[in-house]
Amino acid sequence: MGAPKQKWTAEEEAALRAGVEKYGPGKWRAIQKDSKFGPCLTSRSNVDLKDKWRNMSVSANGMGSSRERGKPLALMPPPGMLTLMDEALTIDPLATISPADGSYDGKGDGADTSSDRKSLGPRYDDLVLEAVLGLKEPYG
Amino acid sequence: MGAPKQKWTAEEEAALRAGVEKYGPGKWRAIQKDSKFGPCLTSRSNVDLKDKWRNMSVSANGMGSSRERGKPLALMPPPGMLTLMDEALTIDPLATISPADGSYDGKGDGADTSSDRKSLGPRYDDLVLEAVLGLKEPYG
DNA sequence: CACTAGGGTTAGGGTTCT
DNA sequence: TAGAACCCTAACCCTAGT
Repeated sequence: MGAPKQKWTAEEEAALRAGVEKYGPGKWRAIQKDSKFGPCLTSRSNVDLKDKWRNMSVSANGMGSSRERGKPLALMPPPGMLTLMDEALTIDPLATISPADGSYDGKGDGADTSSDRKSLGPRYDDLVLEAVLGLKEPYG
Repeated sequence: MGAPKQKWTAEEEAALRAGVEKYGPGKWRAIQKDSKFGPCLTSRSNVDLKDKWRNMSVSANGMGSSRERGKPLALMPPPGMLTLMDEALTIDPLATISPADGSYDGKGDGADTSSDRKSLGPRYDDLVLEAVLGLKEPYG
């Protein structure tokens, strides 16, 4: 009816992340009422925030147990982890997100790893978005 | 291994239609649990019901305008567009039924009920099947 | 009663098989 | 190529517990 299905935008996700970083997870109502990112989430209920955070956490976690179809899927915005990074402007859709771990290997002289699947779901840098939106403050 | 692709039988389709007429589209779980046609669908999950209904809707629809962004006609998609029968029996899956439960409040947009397209749909009569199976009651 | 946590259900895109 | 059956999962709902 009213909303066939409201997909979350990158701005909303960024706002949610910023809110969680500021108030901590579980403070959905507070996040929603925050004067800064609240306006970004006017069309979302506190329950929606909770659900979205859950989904984000899940996708950031386990994967690769479906089929033999091992999908790279190397990039994705970890919800709670990783905070500020400096060189967030040069993101490599497939090779980044190595906060302090930097355990990305993906370097085989092999050369037969050329099967680049079409990137379903354009995951561009959310950190940049957060910065642009001014959702994230340099200071605590 | 898992599932050898279980094709839908006419009984199952009829049961699904009956269920949609009673509860309205989107109430897959309720349809599946219904004491009347539920037993016909024991080997189908609620998701299966949904998928099947979608397939039926698509084939019954033919083609849509490519200009449509949203899709207002998501509701009440006549599954078996029967056109060969008498007008007396013309059933509008969701428009003319009297909900026995009265739980279905969907609004049939009723595009145009005057378009009597005598198309070439050799769709055999499903209503007969429904009646035979006793899935459909004459009156609510 | 309001909020949150968590399980359950639906909607829609994608994949596989025919 | 197209269509049917099935899979994956984000988005949404329901409700017990606090």
